[in-house]
Amino acid sequence: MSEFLDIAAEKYHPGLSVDCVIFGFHENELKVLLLKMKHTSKWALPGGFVEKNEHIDLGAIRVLENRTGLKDIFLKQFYVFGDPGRHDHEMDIELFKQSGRDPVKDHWFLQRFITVGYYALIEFSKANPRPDDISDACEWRNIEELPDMILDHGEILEKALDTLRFQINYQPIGHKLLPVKFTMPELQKLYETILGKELDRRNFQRKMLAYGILKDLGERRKGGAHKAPYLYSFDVKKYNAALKIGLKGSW
Amino acid sequence: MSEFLDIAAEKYHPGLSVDCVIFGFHENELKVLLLKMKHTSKWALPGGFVEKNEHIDLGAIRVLENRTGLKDIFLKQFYVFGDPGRHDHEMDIELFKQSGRDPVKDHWFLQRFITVGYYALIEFSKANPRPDDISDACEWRNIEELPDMILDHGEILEKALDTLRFQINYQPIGHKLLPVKFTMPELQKLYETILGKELDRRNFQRKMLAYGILKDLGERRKGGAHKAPYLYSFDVKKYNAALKIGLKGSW
DNA sequence: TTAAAATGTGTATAGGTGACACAACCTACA
DNA sequence: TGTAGGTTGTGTCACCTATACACATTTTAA
Repeated sequence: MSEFLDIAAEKYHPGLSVDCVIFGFHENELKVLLLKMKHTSKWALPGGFVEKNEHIDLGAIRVLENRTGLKDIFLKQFYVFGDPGRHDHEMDIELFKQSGRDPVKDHWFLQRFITVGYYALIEFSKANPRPDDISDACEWRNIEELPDMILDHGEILEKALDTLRFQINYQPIGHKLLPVKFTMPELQKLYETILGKELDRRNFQRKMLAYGILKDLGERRKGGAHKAPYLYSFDVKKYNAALKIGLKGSW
Repeated sequence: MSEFLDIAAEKYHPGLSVDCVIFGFHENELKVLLLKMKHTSKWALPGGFVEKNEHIDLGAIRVLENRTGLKDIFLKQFYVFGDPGRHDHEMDIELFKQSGRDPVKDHWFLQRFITVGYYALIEFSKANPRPDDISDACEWRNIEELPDMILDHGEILEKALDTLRFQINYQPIGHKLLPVKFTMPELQKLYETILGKELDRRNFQRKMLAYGILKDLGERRKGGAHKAPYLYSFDVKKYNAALKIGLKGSW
C-alpha cells in the first residue's frame, strides 16, 4: 500500500477509478463478487485505477482479471458516478495512516474521485476469486443478502442490477452465466433470479426457443429426482448475432 | 484562454471533461447544437470541464446553460469515452501556442482527458445559442448534414443518436422537443426524424394515444393548407409517470 | 406399486401490430 | 364560386404474440 501511494501519481490517471460488479450464478442464486476490506467489517466492489495511457475499458478488464483470473469476459460500462460527496475523505486518511504514513495534503490518493461502473457476467465455476492488497477476502455474495458496503458501492451495485434487469429485455443473457450445457429449468431459474419474479414454465420455453439461439442437444440430465430434463446449449453464432441486433419482446 | 490555462489546474478536476449533444427539432428536422472552432474549419460539441468539487451532472448542466441560456433541461449521461487515443495532443499544443504561450510539459491542459457524454432534449425556439471562448459560432446543424468535427466528437454524436433512437422504444419522447401545443402529424414527424424511417399515420396515432400521455385539446390548428389537425399537449403527470416506469412496445 | 413432483407438449383467448379503405375537411387555383 | 388535390379523422381485417391453463410422461422415494 505504501509503495502504491508513492508511484500512484506517476502511474495512474488522476481522480479516476473503475468499479466492477461481477455477476455469477450458482445453485440457483445470483451472486456478486465482493471484497472484504481490511480493518473494517465493510465490503467493496472490486475496483482499481486507470493507467495514464490506458483505455478505461482495459482498466476494468485488468481489475476483472486480477480478481478472478479470467480473460475474455463480457464486460460493459453502465454508469459514471460523479457525486463529489461519494468520496469518503475520512476513510482515505485512515488508509493513509494504516500504511504508516502521514496523510499529505493534496496527495493523489486524497483528491476527489469519480468512478466508472462496469458490470460483468461470468461463469461461476471458472472464476478463481482472490483478494487484493487492501482486502482480506474475496467472496461470492448472494444478491439477496448483501453486506454493508463502503462509500456508494451499494448504490453502484443497485444500478448495475437495474441495468442487467433492463438489458435482459432486449439482449440474450445466459451464455456467460451458465455452463456450456444446461437445462431449460436452469435457464428459467436464471431469468427468474435476475428479474426477481416467477415466470410460467411453458411460456418461458416457447419464447426462449422462438429466439432461435438455443441448440437442443438431445441428451437428458439424469440423476436428479423426477423426470430428466433435456440439455441445451447456446448456438454461439446465433447468440452473438442476437447480441448485436437485439431481441424483441419483454420479460 | 490564457487566463483559463492559468487557473484551470486549480479549479478543475484533472483529465475530465463533459460533452453535450444538444438535440432540437425545427421545421421537421432534427438538429444538434454545434460550435464552430476558432482557427479551423472544424466543429465541436459544446463541452467543458468539471470543477473540483462539482457533481459531473452539474458540470454538464452548466455547459448547457452557458450555451443556450436554458435551465431545467432534460439531460442524461449516456457514455464515457476513455480511449487514450481520443486526445489530439497536436491540437492542444496548437491551442496553447495561439494563446501566446509556450506549451509547458505536464500542464493540466495537455494531459490525457476522458469525457463523459450527455445528451439533452430542448425546445428549439427557447434556446439562445452563443459561442464560448474557443469558438466563433454556435449554430443548430441538421443531423443529416453534419460538418467535420474535432477529435472523436463525431463518434460521440453518433452514440448519442443511437441512444436516443433506443430510448424512444421504452420512454416517451417529445415533451422536451416540441412546443406545448402540437399536432399529431408534428409528433409523428419527430418520431420519424429520430428513427430515420417512415411510420404509418393511422397506426402511429393509435399507438401514441394508447400510451395515455396525451391530452386532446379539442382545438384545431388553422391556417395551413388542407384539413386542420387537432392540437394535443402532453399530460405532464402521466408523461412523468411513463418516464419512470417506461413504455411497452417498440418502434 | 403407487404417490409426489417435475418435465414435455398442446390449446384457447385477449390484446397489440401492420396493412389498408373511406369519409371529412381545408386551401388554392381556375 | 366551385372543384381538385392533398391532408386529416376514423374504422376494419388478418396476423402475431403473450397469457393462462390442461394433460400426459417420466423419475424417485416410500
